[in-house]
Amino acid sequence: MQDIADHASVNKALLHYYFTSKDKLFNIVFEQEFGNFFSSLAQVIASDQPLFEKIKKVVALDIEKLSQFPDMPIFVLNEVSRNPEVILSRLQNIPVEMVLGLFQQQINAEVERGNIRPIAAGQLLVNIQSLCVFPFLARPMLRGLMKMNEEEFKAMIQLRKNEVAEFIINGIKTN
Amino acid sequence: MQDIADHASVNKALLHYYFTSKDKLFNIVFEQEFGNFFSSLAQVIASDQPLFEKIKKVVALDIEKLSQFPDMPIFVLNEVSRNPEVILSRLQNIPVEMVLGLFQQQINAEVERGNIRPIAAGQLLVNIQSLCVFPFLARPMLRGLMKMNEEEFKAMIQLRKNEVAEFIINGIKTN
DNA sequence: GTCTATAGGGTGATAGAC
DNA sequence: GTCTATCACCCTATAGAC
Repeated sequence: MQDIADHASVNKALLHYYFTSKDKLFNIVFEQEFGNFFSSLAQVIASDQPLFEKIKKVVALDIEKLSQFPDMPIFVLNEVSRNPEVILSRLQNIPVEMVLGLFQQQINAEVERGNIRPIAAGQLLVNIQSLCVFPFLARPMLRGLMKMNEEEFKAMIQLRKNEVAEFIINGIKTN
Repeated sequence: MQDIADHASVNKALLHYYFTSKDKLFNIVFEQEFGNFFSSLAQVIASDQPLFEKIKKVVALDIEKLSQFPDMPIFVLNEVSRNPEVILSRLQNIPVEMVLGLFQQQINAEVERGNIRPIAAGQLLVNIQSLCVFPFLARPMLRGLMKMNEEEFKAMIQLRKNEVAEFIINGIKTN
């Protein structure tokens, strides 16, 4: 609260005047940060597009949003791991099973056409999110290991934007 | 310190008797958790094996170690993001440039033979680590979203152990 | 609305009895 | 070695002046 007050150039007491408690302030920030991230993702995945187009769109959407808020993933995952129950209640609205079911149908159709190898929808989505989100989670470590400044990190991410979708599509394509 | 003392069924004072300060205790735990993880990884990557074999070995090593300490990634990344300088000093020993350089040579050789598409060594390593580490980082969220218990999560990881290496190799192979 | 002052509770660390 | 008691500090939250 002190840090936030300092950054806002106001007094700690004023934060409590506006937000009542640290907990309520946190929830407001969390909702904003986390926000409709999942919804917009689910929307693309459930949409009516060819599989490869869909993968490209999800990757582009992911990297675009994450580039705007590079610290969001570690903030969110951290909070979820510290307090799983609270978060889960927020996710009840998202029809995960339905979205996964639809996506699996689309995958199965492509498999039958001989275009891709069989894969579970959940595994493919985890793969996509892994490749998009992990670099942001590991940003401080990557920057340290590869001696990158913020500019170079952003450049690497932009390179990935182009490469990751191709990597995923190749990963599931039949040879 | 209170939580640790409780778990250890001893008094807080005793922790200070043995570890002097919270900071020193933390460092000991961190070194143990983090430990030779990077070293053993670098060893495999710098080793003298065919590229595809190497990828399979790294994935197997990763998932094996992470399965033993599923909370390690979020703990480590969290600490690195809170305090990058401290961690970086620990990683000075690892000859990142050399390992990356060797790996890039091996990749380039396979590209010239027409076996794989061109890719930067760093990007490939990030891809591998993404696919291996992210599911553990997102474990609480995945468990919530996909309504998995710990057993089902472990089963999913075991499935990935077999699939991720193939996914990566297909991702870089020429068609 | 915005501030200062302070209550109330928790935390890291130490002193000192046993 | 292991404990209790306690100090000094910091943090959330509130009371009350302006």
